[in-house]
Amino acid sequence: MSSSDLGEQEQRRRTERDALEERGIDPYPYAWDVDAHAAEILDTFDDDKHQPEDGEKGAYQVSIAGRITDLRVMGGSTFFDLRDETGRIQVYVRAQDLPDDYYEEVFTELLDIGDIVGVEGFVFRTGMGEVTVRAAEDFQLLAKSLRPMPVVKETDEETFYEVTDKEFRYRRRYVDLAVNPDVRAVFRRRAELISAMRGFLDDRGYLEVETPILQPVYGGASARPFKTHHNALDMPLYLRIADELYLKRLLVGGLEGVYEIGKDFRNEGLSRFHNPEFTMMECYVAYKDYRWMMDVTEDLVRTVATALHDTPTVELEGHDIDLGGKWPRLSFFEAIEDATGFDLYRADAERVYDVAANELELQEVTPDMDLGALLDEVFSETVEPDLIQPTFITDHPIELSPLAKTHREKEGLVERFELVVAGREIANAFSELNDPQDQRERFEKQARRRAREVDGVKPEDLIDQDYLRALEYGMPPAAGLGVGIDRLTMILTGQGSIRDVILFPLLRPER
RNA sequence: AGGCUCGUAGCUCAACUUGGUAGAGCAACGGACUCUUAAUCCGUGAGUUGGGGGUUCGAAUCCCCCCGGGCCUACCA
Repeated sequence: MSSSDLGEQEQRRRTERDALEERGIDPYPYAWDVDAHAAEILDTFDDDKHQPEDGEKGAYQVSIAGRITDLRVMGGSTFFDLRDETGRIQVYVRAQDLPDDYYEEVFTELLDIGDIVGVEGFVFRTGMGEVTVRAAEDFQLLAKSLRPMPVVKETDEETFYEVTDKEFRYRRRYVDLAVNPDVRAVFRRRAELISAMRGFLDDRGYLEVETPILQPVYGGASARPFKTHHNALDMPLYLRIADELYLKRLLVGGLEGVYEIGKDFRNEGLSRFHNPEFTMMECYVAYKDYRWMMDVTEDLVRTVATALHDTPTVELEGHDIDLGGKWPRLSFFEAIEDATGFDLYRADAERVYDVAANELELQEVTPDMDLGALLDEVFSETVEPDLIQPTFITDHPIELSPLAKTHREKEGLVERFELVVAGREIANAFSELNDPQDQRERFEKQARRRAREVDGVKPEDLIDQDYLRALEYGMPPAAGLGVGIDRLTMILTGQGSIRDVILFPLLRPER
């Protein structure tokens, strides 16, 4: 980019940078000793102990650093707002506090909103009542900003000129984070959520593990994968769509409780609930079943929600959602019957299609859909949207669940539950299928169907033979759980789009 | 992928319905001001109106195509 391509403000800031260098001032020095942050100073300042007498230095000395977000120059003195990770604090600079002609020739001439600076001095309360750091000891430029930073003005009640353009915010998340404090808060909470979840699992003695993201055969969910290639081995590889099959291999190996928090990748569309890479927690515990896992899930979600809010209740889209206590447990077919009046348990595909298309007038069903797909459609259209408070949906049809154990009592069903909150699936769990013969048959059935959907793929390529071999060595009975971290974060932070809980969501490239 | 909708100065927005020299606030620049805080006051500059084409004497405005975003639908969790 030649300088003539730059905007007026960008050119001027480059000129200022050159002028700083000519004066022997490094626009990008190496370090600054920070010993205090904005929030902590505002919190601990005590008028009785710290407020200086007229003409004296205060007793509360600090060294802070951050970005200049607003400047109020009044001749020989200036107030500016400095923002660090914890918040905003006002800084007061007087010409005589700085060496030689620094104030006149450098501070007012060569520094701008957006520059990162270090300030050392004392804390005092101004005549207007604001706790402020006076740069009495030292002031240094720490990084010159060459692009104009959006300036957000705010009072206690209102914010002005806030950067709202979604595209701008997602493409330049660094600017979004720099000027929108609420955005930082969301990602801080996301980190707290993951940390609370990890703590919960660690406390129970489960081992955190890492399994392959690059897999020769993908499995563990039904989704289209991203495909890549390893050069040295000259072999195709897939980015995992789930961790499940590797984590269960570890149960074969004798680990009795394992979990992984990591990215899965699904080559599907984008929406406010879907990003091609997303974060999943999966956990498997030997010798337990899905009923036990329901109790654990209640505990886990309540613990995480309470860690973020001090209360298990959150407000989302006008609903108060209570994540405390025990949650209703409703079987898949009961839920459909409650919502529609039709008992579809043991109904065949023809009957389900008839009810869906003619009685319920669902638009998306077609006669060629198989039983699983039809039931899934009926459920997600008639039941799911109305489940606002946390609800366990249990005992799904076997057609929808190739990795779950068949139900110990009810024919045609599996031991599975999904947790639904605010009309969305948040968690999915089963009594894990550990019968290698049953698993092989279900894989083969699924593979035949999937191979038809992808060009040039043979059914046998889609079957994870090594996983079946592992099961043949013997996997203990086990309960497994998967939780979508992004969606849980959306609920617990009140965000309406998955892009608002992912720092760098996938977008089309800029032209 | 389909439908709807949006794209104007560094940022937030107006002008579009009804075609007539593209405006405001903040930011920037020059000046005044040593307790201000959406600082204030005086002055100045800043735009390929996302890109291309068309209609018209004349297009930010009307039409078409393309690019990018948002929402909804579909695949999916």
